[in-house]
Amino acid sequence: MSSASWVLHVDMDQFIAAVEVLRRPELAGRPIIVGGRGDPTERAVVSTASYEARQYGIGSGMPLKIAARKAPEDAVFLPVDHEAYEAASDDVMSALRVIPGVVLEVIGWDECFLGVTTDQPEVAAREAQRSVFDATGLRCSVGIGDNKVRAKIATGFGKPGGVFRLTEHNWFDVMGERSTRELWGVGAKIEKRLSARGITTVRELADADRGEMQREFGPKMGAWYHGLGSGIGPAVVDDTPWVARSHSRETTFQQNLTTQAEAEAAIRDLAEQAFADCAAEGRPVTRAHLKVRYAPFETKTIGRKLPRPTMDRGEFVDAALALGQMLDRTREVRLLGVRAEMTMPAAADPVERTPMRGRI
DNA sequence: TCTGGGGTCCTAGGACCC
DNA sequence: TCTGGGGTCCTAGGACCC
Repeated sequence: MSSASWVLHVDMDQFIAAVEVLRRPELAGRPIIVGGRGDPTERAVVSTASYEARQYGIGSGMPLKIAARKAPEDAVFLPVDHEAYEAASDDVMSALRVIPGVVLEVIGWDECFLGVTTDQPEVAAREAQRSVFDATGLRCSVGIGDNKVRAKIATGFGKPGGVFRLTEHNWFDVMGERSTRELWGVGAKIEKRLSARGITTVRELADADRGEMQREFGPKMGAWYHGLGSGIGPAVVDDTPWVARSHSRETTFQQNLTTQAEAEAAIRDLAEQAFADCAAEGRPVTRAHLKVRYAPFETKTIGRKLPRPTMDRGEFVDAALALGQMLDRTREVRLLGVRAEMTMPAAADPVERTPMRGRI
């Protein structure tokens, strides 16, 4: 019997909360909520809630103020510590990368795909879990699939600490009657547009007319969503190191900004940081973007400044400030962000892009 | 009830060229 | 004088992910 290729999706269980418990074992078993600066009276959201906290209805993306209302007395609120999570993430990826015969594609702090060739993918999955636990003391779940989409969705059924296999053989049994929203890449907006056309389940999406989907969502995305209904997606795990296309810095102000002078000071600050992030990579900056969120919580707006082949720091800050002139001065500002786009290294972009890339 | 920060990719529509 | 059809580039904005 010949071996087959499998995609494993490895996803850390309550990663950030677990890292915090590792360095403070006395917190084990308590509801832990990590987000912002750890002050639940501030404007910020939950990055991760421990399983104990989730029992109270607290979850990622929830405003800290709401979480504070739901949390029990013994709950712990902690600030986000990027460096600690990055270090833990490196340890996890290193532990997986040394498994013989695997190809590893990092897709986030706490997630990756593993390409393996075997007849017993469950054995490979357990080996990955053991490898990570032995090296870091952290637990993970593993989804097994015949492509990335199925592997990624499978992981959810394995949590916490388990393994689940999802392939073309059980796709419709497992997913057919579920909401399109459970598909990786279908958010609230797409779910609603599909539902307006009478498509609410995964099977209905699979059975939909491809041409109609393309007229609704465009040639590429229409075909992508239609295929998603059948669990179709890319199967190649690619270990080419990630090359960032841009870096940005943004801030939500605890008090809304009301004057142009305040906004300009903030933009200057953010622009210098974003430029420095690119400069640290030695990559030329080509374009500035400005993002603003007005109060009360209106949809984001992005301004852009024409690309120039290489902007120096001063030019970039000036470009960002020029975009700041476009702000509506009659409105209060609650968020500002500045993004710096970079040129790609000449040889860095041979990887075929898929709609999934960058949504991870 | 109050909604972060860091990213990527896709689409529509206008400008411009042949 | 009034007008085609196709291609490419660019920008703004939208959607999604963790």
